[in-house]
Amino acid sequence: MPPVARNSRTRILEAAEALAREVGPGNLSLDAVAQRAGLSKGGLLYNFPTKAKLMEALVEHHVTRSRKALLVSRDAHAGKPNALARALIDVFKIECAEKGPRPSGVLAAIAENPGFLEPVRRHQQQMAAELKALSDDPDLACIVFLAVEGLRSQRLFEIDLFSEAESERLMDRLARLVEEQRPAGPGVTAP
Amino acid sequence: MPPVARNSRTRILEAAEALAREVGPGNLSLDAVAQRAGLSKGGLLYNFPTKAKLMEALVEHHVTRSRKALLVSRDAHAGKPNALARALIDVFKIECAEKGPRPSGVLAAIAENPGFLEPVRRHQQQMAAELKALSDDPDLACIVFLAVEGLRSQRLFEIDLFSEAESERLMDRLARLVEEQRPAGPGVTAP
DNA sequence: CTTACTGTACCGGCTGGACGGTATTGTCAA
DNA sequence: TTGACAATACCGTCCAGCCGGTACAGTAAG
Repeated sequence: MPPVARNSRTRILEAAEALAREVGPGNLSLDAVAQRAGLSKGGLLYNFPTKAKLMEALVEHHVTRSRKALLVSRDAHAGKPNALARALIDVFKIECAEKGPRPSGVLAAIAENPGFLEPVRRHQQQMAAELKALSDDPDLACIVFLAVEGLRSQRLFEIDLFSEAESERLMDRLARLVEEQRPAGPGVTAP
Repeated sequence: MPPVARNSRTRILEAAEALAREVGPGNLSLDAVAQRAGLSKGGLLYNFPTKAKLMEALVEHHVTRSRKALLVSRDAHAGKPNALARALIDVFKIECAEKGPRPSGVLAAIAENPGFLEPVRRHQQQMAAELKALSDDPDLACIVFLAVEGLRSQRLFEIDLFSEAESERLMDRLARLVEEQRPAGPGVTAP
């Protein structure tokens, strides 16, 4: 059997991800990726004809992954108000619990050229639009989004400001904010 | 007069910052920085004996800058509850309005080695500690912090999800959340 | 002369990527 | 069934160019 372990592309993507973490996002070299993925540089360049394409794929991979998880979770909350905001919270909780490696592949892409963030931009734009459209209190929903994004960036940069327990507590608090859903009336405090 | 425009270090830092934005955070080369800063490579390496030192300085520069602004703003809010959280909001508003360039120097440092984020880590840890200590509702304060950090990361990655007006509105909403400051009474939680 | 700094020249090493080759699998007419 | 041809997936080598860093010579001020 030739050393084809069921999908070179995936193996390459994973190797790149792991390597970016090890050598630093800006020091990712094709040689190293090829070696790590268990194929030759020629083989790598067959799958991704240029480094830019690899980076692109790295970002796209990450976006589709997290988007899929998000949509599943949203559907689980279907019917409730602010389903998407709740899903945002849930998915982050799950990601945290998984202790899955931080997506430093994305950092590698940014290092090469911040323009590679375009898919992320699009995805977030879409989410923000839905968030605003389907919420009784769009601003609050956005704040939830931003807070989750804040925690996410902490994770991305490996700044562990909050313990896992704390993060979870904060997420719960966010969830409570969303559920209470006071219709943005100023001044009135106690329900 | 030799082309010493009053402080080579600063000129170098600014040149590096600007270049990182232009060529991508991971493609910052010493030659280019030197040229841009208007001196020779030898001169550059006299001021920063190694690229790592330059990156370090880039991060430190950024941290001290934003920290200074933050402390000033906090003192302006002195006395009020949650002074720091309010300061966080204000400073971000100001940064936004300034339209100052995004700190891609920091991205360059990360590209080289995420470990360079240590000063950022320390700074944020300190802020989080104060935030928790001096607030009647620490969790809410942390959420404010995270939301601001979320917007900040949007800016860092040049993902302009929210217009300036929207950002400001969201910040105001955050400020209102802080002011209302319901003392986190868990009494009414209805599970 | 010393201090503080700038400028030039250069080197070894690594990098992206082009290229030609090869083994395996697929397709299809005879 | 077979033989001809082509597509797929991959390998190994080579190279021009760039990068960080060193070495060293210069210069202006005190």
